[in-house]
Amino acid sequence: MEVKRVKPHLKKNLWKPEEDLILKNYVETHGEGNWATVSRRSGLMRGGKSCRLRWKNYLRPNIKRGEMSKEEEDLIVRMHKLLGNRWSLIAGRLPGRTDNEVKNYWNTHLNKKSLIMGKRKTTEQDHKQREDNDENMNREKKSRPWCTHSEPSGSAICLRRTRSQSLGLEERNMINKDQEKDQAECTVANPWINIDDPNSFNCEIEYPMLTGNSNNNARFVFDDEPLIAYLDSFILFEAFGCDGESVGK
DNA sequence: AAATCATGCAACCGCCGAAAG
DNA sequence: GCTTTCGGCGGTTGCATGATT
Repeated sequence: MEVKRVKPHLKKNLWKPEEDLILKNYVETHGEGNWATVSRRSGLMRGGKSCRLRWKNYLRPNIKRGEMSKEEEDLIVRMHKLLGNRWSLIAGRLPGRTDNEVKNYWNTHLNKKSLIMGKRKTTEQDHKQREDNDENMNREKKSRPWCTHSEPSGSAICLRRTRSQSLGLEERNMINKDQEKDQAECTVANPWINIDDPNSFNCEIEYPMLTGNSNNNARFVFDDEPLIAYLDSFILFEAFGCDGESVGK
């Protein structure tokens, strides 16, 4: 006889104080993790994900609530310029703040602010520049299909990463050839940092020490403000790992 | 005082990668 | 090697609340 597993009807919407209390007590006695079990055993009619989110964003000890300080705001702006929408990474630099909070703060306060500050009439030249950028990006995509492009046109920072690991032989060869060509074209001012064209704010920074493997270089391409990219680039070690074996997400 | 609009934020959704079976 | 489950992430939605008309 077939036994059907019936999915319990899961609750949605805002958490009630009594639900918070149940979850808090459960996690404090059994520990974090295993969220699917938490939702079943605690008696909460919530999904595991919902429990995890509630704990992480609201109930966890040492959560800092209330207004962001000027220092926190500055850090968010700088980190966002450097990393883009990597909210969990940015939040990791702000003790007590959650990724959700940072994301919300950016979307409601800072994003608005930057739009106002950057507001000016779009000129013909801007349109031309944007078209050129799009064209270059498309060309780049065709010539380096292994690159991951996450940059929307006009974003403050563009971050690409090449990684030959887990790729086919043909792709690996393509990368090696391409990197050789790139390196031949670069003026190397410093073994770690190649600045292609400081006037146009394009710079490439390579981190061979991330992997210790020439086939597995992580390359970051910044299309804005090389100085900030340089000063803050150390954060990338955190962002992409530096265990000498693998480059994380 | 009531209706409408704007804003902030908590929570949900869908996707992805890793681990387990 | 395939499938399933779980955790984590960023994007998005929708509700509550305050401001404005």
